[in-house]
Amino acid sequence: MAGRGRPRDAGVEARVLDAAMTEMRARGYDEMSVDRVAERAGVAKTTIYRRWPSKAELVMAMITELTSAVPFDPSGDPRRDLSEFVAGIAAALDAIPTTLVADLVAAAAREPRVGVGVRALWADRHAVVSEAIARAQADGLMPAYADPRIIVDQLVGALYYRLLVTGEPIDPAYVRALVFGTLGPEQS
Amino acid sequence: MAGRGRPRDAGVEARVLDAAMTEMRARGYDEMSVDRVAERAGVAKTTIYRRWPSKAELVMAMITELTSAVPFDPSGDPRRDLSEFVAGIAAALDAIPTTLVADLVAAAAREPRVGVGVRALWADRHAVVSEAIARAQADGLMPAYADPRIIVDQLVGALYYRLLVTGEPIDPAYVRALVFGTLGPEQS
DNA sequence: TTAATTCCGCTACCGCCGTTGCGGAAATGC
DNA sequence: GCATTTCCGCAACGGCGGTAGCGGAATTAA
Repeated sequence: MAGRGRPRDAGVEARVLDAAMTEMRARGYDEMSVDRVAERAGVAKTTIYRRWPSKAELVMAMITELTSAVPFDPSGDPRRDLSEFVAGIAAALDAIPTTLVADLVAAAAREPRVGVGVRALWADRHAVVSEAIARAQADGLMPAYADPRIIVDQLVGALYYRLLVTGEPIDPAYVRALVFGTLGPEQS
Repeated sequence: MAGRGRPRDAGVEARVLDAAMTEMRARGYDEMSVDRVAERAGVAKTTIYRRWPSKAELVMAMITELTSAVPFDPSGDPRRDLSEFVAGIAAALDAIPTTLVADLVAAAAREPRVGVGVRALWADRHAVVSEAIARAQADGLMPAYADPRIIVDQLVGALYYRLLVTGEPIDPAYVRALVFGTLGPEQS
C-alpha cells in the first residue's frame, strides 16, 4: 500500500489541527497566523499548505472534526426530533467562536468546495427533520400549508441570523421558543 | 463653520466610494485592494485610512449607501407588508455580490461596530413587521403561539441561510412560499 | 505678512498569506 | 549499494492590509 517514495508523516495532520485549534481559541481567526500554527505543530509552513490550500480550508478541516461529533439519532417523535436538531445546531455553533462561524460562512459563500462540505455535513439531518415536519403536518400537529424544507431553512436560518447578524444569545429558552413557534403547544 | 486649518477635500469621499464600488464589482471583495481603490480615486491610501479605519468599514460605508435606497412604506395589510419586507431584503441581497454579503456578515460578527450599523439599517423595518405579524395573529390570520420577533428572525434568517449556506436561489417563488408558509392561505 | 492649524500625498515599514525553488531525508525497486 | 520517488524543512519572495512620519498645501487668526 505504501507508495514509492518517502511516506507521509502520519502525525503531522493531527498535530497541525491540534495546533490550529489552540491558536484559534487563544487568538481568534484573524490573529491566528499560519506561521505560528506551523511553529506550534513543529512543522514547516509549506507542509501545511501542501495539505490544505488555504488558511480557511485548514480551519474548515478543524471544524469538520468538531461538528461531526454532534450526535443525532431521530426517535420518530416530531417534537423531540425537532428540539434535538435545533439544539444540536445551537450546541455546534456554541462550541465554535462566533467569528469563526462567520468566516466559515464567508468561506462557504466564496469557495464552492467549502460550501459543499458544510452542506454535506448537515444534509442527512435536514432530510430527517423535513420528514418529521411532514409527519407532524399529516398528523395535524401543525399547519400544513408550509413547505417542510422551507421550515428547515427558517429554523436553521434563525439560528445563524441571530448568532451572526443580530448578535443576540442563543440560549435554551430561544431554542425552546423556536420549536414552540413551529409546532405550537403540546397536545396531549 | 469651517475649522481652523485646511478644509477637507469634499470630493474625496464620493470619489473613493465610487472607486470602491467599481473595484468591488470588477474583482470581488478579496481581490479588491485598497491600493487600487486609492489609485482609481486619485487619492493616497493613507487618506482612505484616515476616514475609514479598515477595508471592511470602507466597504460597509459603500453598502450603507446602497441598501438605504431600498424603499419600504408599510400599508397596514399584514400580507402585503410581509411580502414587501421579504422582497425588499431579497432585492437588497440580490443587488450585492454574494461574496460581499458573506464578508459583510463576517465583518459584522467580528467588528461589533459594523454589526451595529447593519442592524440599525433594518431595525425600524423589523419593528414594523413584528407589529404586522402581531396584528395578523390578533385577527386570527395565523397561529398565535409564535413570538412575532422570532418569526422575523426566521424570515430574514431563511433568506440569509439560503443565500450564504445552501446557495440555492432566492427567486420570487421562494419569497412567495416563505410568506405563504408564515401566513397561510389567503382568507377572503 | 506671519504664525498656527488641519489636511493631503509620499515613502518607508511591519506582519501576514500564499508561492517557489532547492537540498536533504526517508522510503521502494533493482 | 544505487537510482528513483516522494515528502519535508528552509529561505526567499510578492502582494496586501494597515501604520508612522515627514514635508508641503490650504485655510484661519493675528
